Amino acid sequence: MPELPEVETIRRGIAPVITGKKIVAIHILEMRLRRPVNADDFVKWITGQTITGVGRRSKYLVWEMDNGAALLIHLGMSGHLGLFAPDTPPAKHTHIIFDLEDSIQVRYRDPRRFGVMEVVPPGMLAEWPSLAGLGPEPLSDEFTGASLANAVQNSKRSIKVALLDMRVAAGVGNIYANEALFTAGVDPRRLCCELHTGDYDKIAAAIKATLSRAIAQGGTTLNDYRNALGETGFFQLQLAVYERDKQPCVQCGAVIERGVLGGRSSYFCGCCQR
DNA sequence: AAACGCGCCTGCGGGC
DNA sequence: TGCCCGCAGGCGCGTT
Repeated sequence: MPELPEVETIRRGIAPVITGKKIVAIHILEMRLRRPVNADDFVKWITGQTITGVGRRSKYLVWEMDNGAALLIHLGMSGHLGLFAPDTPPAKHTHIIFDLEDSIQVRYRDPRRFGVMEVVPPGMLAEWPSLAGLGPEPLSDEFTGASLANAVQNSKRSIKVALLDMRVAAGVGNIYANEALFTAGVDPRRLCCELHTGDYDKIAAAIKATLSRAIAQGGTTLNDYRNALGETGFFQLQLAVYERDKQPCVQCGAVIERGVLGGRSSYFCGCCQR
């Protein structure tokens, strides 16, 4: 479900509400996420702490605690994180509930359980394995056409597969890889090693522009994505290629094609993307 | 070592 | 109506 723009939208929704609030209790209803939830660590490091900030790294939300511990939340394919009144009944597949002071409740729901929820003890965030291997944030200044080229230009993978590698561009997922390559005018099947400097400049710029536009629209709601308040995003109305196979290209009218790269659906205009 | 593909889960929509 | 299949926003692991 959520790629960088959706996670960022959720972050912006919950941060002003939960920052400065104390975590009164945590209810773990289901421990079998992608990795088993460590309930002992929640009790030891998170319960009773005050949240001092909510950050994001790639598709991870990072809740910072006043004791220096952190909580990492990854929403996988179907994860939701939302604010609720405590007296409303939890939806099916609600796995973890945080009771904060002032009757604020944050609920984590994840039907497919591909998400991750893990506690980072104080002082260990910098070297934490889940984050250590991530590449540059695509919206940061260190992510450029030159840095992207440097990372992948010797690779024999297709550019689309490379963009989905979190070591290359942390937070780009299947929707935005497809959309950015359309904006850049680059065929997703092209191999990294056959692209030129100008292509990488266009791709990096297109990634930044696409992610920024999507954040401004509150993310993409294909089926069930909702922000922290339960509202949909609107970027699905601006998708040029994703899930638009057999439909006319918004730019040239040619038929959008679908293929499979790295086991993931890829959508492109064979006319606009070379 | 890079590159590929499979598996983890539940739910939904389409075809029969 | 209902069953079966393919597919879904992600990622880690094993194999080649």
